Amino acid sequence: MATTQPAAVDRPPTIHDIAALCGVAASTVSRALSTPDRVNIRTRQRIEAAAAQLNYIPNSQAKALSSGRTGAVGVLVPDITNPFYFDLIRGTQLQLKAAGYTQLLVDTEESDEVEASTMEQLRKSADGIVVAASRLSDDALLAAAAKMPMVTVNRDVPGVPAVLIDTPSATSQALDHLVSLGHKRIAYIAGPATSQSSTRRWTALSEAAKERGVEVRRLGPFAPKTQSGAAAADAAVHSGVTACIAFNDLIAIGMLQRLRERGIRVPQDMSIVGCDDIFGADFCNPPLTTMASPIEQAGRVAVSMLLAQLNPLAGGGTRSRSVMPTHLTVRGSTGPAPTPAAPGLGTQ
Amino acid sequence: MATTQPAAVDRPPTIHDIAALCGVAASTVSRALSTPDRVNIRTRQRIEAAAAQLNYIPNSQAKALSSGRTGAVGVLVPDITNPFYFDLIRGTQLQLKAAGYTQLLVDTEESDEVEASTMEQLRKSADGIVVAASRLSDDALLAAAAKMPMVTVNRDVPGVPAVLIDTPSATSQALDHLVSLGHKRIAYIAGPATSQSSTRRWTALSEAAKERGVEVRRLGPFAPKTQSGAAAADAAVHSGVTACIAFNDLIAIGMLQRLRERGIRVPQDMSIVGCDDIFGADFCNPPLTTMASPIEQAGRVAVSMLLAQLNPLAGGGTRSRSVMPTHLTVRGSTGPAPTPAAPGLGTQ
DNA sequence: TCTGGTATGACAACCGGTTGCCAAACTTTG
DNA sequence: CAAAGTTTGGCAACCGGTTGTCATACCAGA
Repeated sequence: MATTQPAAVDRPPTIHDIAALCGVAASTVSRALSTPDRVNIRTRQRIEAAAAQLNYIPNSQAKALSSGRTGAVGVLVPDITNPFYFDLIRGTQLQLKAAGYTQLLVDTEESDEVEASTMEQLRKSADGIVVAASRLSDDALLAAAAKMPMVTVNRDVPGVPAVLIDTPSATSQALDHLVSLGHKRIAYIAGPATSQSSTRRWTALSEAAKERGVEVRRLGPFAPKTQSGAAAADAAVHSGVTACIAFNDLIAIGMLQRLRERGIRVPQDMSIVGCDDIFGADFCNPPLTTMASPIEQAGRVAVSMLLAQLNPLAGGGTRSRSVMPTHLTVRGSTGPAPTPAAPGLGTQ
Repeated sequence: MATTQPAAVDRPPTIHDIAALCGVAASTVSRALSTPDRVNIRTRQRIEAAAAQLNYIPNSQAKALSSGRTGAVGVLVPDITNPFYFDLIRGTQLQLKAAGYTQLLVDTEESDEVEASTMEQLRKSADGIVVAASRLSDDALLAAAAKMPMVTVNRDVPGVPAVLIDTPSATSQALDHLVSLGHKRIAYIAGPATSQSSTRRWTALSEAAKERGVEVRRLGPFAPKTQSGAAAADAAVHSGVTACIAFNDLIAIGMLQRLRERGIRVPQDMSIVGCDDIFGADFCNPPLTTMASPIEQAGRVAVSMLLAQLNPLAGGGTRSRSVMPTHLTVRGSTGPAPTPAAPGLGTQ
């Protein structure tokens, strides 16, 4: 009769069961488990043994309620089915799990309203949030960040910690690549009007174009989906450019499909550059030249920054801004500019 | 001085704030909000007005603690980055949100241990779980289902409610398609050994093959990733078959890439059929013939079944099994069998 | 041996709701 | 008009932990 087996009731064990088993107070059990130094090592070991024996699992709800911390982090993405976010999500998930946090993933459906209401909701049930490609205004985002710890991804608002993917500089690399292939008339296929990264990229691109003395025009905006690629392709053909830099790979892949349908050869008649190097960019037809960056790592960094904000323990200042490098991955969708006499472009 | 503004403290409002504002007890507020019939309509309206004025949001942690229900549902997938799950996740997310539930998405990393520990963890923080393509044994799954409401996807265990995707019948359609194209020697590229759907599909396929008098051999197992496609392609070529039915599109796409590298033409030298019709299947090179099914709908159905289980209110018996239809989508990766004299296959 | 300091563990309040029970108030009925 | 029934709302316990406060016990130093 060494152990006073509490009849193994169906209900999962609580600290009170452990306390009863060890003959100590529940608070002592709580301390033994969360503030080990605060308790005699022998008592602690007894408690730990009892906890193991009962297969004790702390109730996160109760812990959250009393301590104020939920152990959960919200991750908001505009569209779960966009492959770009897969790697990001995987990165956040890995890093969160490693730190013992739970990930609350929400698809905000590209809607600022859903995004705002989700944040309000999460304010109680999460310790912080990672917001990818927010559709909110700067002010709204700043206000939300004041209410709960937040890290944005691909959204630069002063005062809000952010992980930025350096697509503007990659865009310049893409331009150089196209220029070196002889392209003179180039289009930027813009993303959603509310996308800040599209705007930033266009700014960088038009400046770089000016320096290099080539003409870059902006087409769009287009929704970041493959379906939008058809309209983008038609617009590009109509505008008489010989190369396009697309907002993202989804649009670029959609363009490839449309151009193929129309009998316009890529890259002979038209070169296409995508962005993000998503799943599929390497096996579409032709394989897509695109701007790649370590997205999974971006997710991990975002979480690290958030957790540093949540647990401002030792260590120096919290980074409030992190820029992920980007590079151009050249594949089959870009090639030499067609010679002026070349047939095929529907322009006059 | 109509309202006694409680100085708008920083802390978010609780039912006690509302109670004070209305001059009633906290319990009355609780009832007014959750059991409206239990409270006088005038009182209720006053409370509702006060709640709106204070912008009250109930604390889900506290609610969960006292009521025992968390309002959250766990969704377990083996690999978030597998595009197959995107649509599933989106389906569950939509249906859950519509019902006012929160989705807890977890990537179990194709590991039965992670899966089991996640379930244990979720037992406290979720009301139920949806488990896609479980890697657990039947017994373990059954035991877990006894402890918390569960619906599986693509996993058939007696006693556990499930949404099944009818790939076995689609596999027969695929076989018919290949047979009608003249293929006689066909390979099934198997998925992970622990995948029940791979096993079920193989069973259906070998039976159908017997009926039709064609030879189908099994190759594998292979991990469900594009990288595995190379080995699968090599094995298929070596085995001398003229057509392959792959466990899923990831493997199939990987095979397409490898065959291209090796100069083996698809579909002239080898036909390939995938499964799932994932993102990318339509734009790979050549576009993939594949078995398609309404995955998003599968996610919705799974959630509906789970919620019916959680709230066994009115309405007839809870469905415990739902089969999603599947059909073959023919694209460019399948074609007539090569004539016996045709060159190209590295077999003797 | 007495005093001050530290280690240890118990008590109880608290987090923000839910819910069983009961009493007051109101309504209906004989 | 009184008795019985029905609303309505308050009290308090409870969910499962956390944490501030305090008493006891143990230790070393004087």
